[in-house]
Amino acid sequence: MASTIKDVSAIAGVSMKTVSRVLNKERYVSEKTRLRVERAVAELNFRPSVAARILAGKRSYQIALIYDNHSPHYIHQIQTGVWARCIEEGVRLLAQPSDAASPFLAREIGGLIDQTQVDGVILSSPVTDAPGALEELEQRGIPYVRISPGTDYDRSSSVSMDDVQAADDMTSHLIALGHQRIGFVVGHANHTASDQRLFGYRRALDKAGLAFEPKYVRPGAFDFSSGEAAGDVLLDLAQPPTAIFASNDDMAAGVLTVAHRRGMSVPRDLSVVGFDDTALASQLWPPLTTVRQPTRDLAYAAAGLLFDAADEVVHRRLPHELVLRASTAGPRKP
Amino acid sequence: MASTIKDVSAIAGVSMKTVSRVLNKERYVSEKTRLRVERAVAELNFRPSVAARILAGKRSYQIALIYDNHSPHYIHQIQTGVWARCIEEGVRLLAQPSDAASPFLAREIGGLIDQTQVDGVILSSPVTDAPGALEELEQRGIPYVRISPGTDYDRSSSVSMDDVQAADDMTSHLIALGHQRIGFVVGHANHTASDQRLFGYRRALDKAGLAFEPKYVRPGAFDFSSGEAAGDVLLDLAQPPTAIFASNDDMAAGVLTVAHRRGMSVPRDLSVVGFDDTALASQLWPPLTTVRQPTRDLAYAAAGLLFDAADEVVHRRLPHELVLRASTAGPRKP
DNA sequence: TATCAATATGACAGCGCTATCATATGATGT
DNA sequence: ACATCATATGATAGCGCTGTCATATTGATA
Repeated sequence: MASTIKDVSAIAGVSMKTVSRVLNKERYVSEKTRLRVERAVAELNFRPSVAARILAGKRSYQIALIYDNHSPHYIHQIQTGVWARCIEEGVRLLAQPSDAASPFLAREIGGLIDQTQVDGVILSSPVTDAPGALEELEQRGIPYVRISPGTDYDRSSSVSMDDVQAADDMTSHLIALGHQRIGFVVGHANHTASDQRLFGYRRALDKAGLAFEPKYVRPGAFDFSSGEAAGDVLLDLAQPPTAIFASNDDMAAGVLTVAHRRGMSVPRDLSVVGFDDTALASQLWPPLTTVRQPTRDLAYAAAGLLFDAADEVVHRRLPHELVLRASTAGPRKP
Repeated sequence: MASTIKDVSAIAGVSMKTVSRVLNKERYVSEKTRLRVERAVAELNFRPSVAARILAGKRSYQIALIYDNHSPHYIHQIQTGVWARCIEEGVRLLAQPSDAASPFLAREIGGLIDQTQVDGVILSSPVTDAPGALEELEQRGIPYVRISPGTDYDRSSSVSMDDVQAADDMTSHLIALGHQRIGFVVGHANHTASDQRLFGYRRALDKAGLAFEPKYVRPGAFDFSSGEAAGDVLLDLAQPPTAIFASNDDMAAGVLTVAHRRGMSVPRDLSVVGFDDTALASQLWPPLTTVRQPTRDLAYAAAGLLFDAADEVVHRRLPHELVLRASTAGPRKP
């Protein structure tokens, strides 16, 4: 059987409350007693029961991470980042997959909180914008931080990157290479980032004085096969684009596959770029020029904001980076 | 404030204990009272506090999943599978990354159990074989199930696939295509599966009467760059292999990249195969012939074994499958 | 009708902590 | 010397449940 705070207090020769004080780093414990207690804790290899702490106290030493994303790589980055910060803080992490589009989402989040009494919640996109979710958290007074929220920007603290600027940068890079006809594959309609990236693409075209042509923009869903489909349509055009910008790497991989299948050489016949810089990007052939999204760092920063828990709303914006690899070049001279 | 069992009992006009009986589906509750209680629960949207349940009872309604793997895709599959089974059971899942090679692993697992009082643990490879981990669990009498264990096969219930047979099948397939010089990239030394896949490769060669040539076997670490390194060495040989079997898809992607970089055409000049059938496999060019490892199903089955919790040791073996795509063909006629 | 087991329900202690309040000790100032 | 305050420690209640045991109610059997 695991030892309890009572065992520790007996060995250290102090009251339970004093042990509790040491565990929680409260004030008013003499150096001498603290050492005695710490020795006893070490001797018994004592770990306070989370359950008892939750029940008796106000804190639960647990936070929840709620996500809904179909990219394992993205989820992994998010989990790893939050995790790292939790370790530093000595807090447990409950990772909670969910369905942002579910009508029961708010209820599920409520249940999670009632059941586990988490101290705070981190929401990653697109759960950040799910109707009802934020209300549920606010109603319960649970602090929360959003990663890459798309709506109600001032409603809570958040961390994000500048999707508009990033897409603008990438598009401008293609234009600088000499491309005039640039295809664009939009992301999943659920994600606000999709709109923002599209907007950045348009802004770059505008700035360069290039006309925006709707036929060069195709819908996608952030997955490989929607990239393939979009690529096929774009390359079937009478005047096909000389470069295609997919809103994430998975879709860019789909475009790449379509190009290969048609016997086109990338980047000689077509430049292809993605977004995210997932592991995939560097494992494709040719390695993909893409935007590095600092996912792990965003997650780490989000957890940081949650723990700092200032009552004020704070936004942290992390820098992106263009990663230039071998999938881009100037357009072929006709 | 969330409602408590007391509120429910007041509304239903019964004792707390009776509510508790309904929640836990205990015997000896009349149909009539059960309905009354259930209505009250629904009305208040009541969720029992996990903390209080743990403290008062023997169960915690939580299990832990402990993993250490550098493939996000693999982790994701494992998490998703276990998760799905937990939902069915109404049990919370604590996902716990760890370091299988850490000398503190056992201590960390012990801490996790003392703190959270999980009802059971699922270990995924390679934590399944980490020294000390199993002792820690057994000492505390916590039921556990291992996913793809490599050692002490009869020590606990487990789920696994037949790595030896799968590697044998894949190698035999290459041989059947006409390949005689088949390179092999071994997996990470930590993972027992690495040895087993190598063994399957040798067994297939033996059966076909082909000599095992150590120079065709290169070490790897399950990651892209080790695949690249191995590929380079193999293709630099005076008599390079006509096919390369990498122990997982990431390394196969590395080999593919090396081939592309050298201007080789796959599968015309070189056949490449992987193992796992991750998303990557179908997103590469050419799409990768590989072994489909039923990761998600393994995880789901593991959780099932844990909940069925028969005291006897049970092993479940799930079938693999050869996925034939475009990265394989017969060797080029010289 | 008396007896007994099966069924149905409740009273109450206690799980392992933390919060609150009370109390003890020493240092400081007048 | 005494009041005052910061510091240090303990006694005790109670968080929201479940386990144990006692008790009430039913139906079947002798």
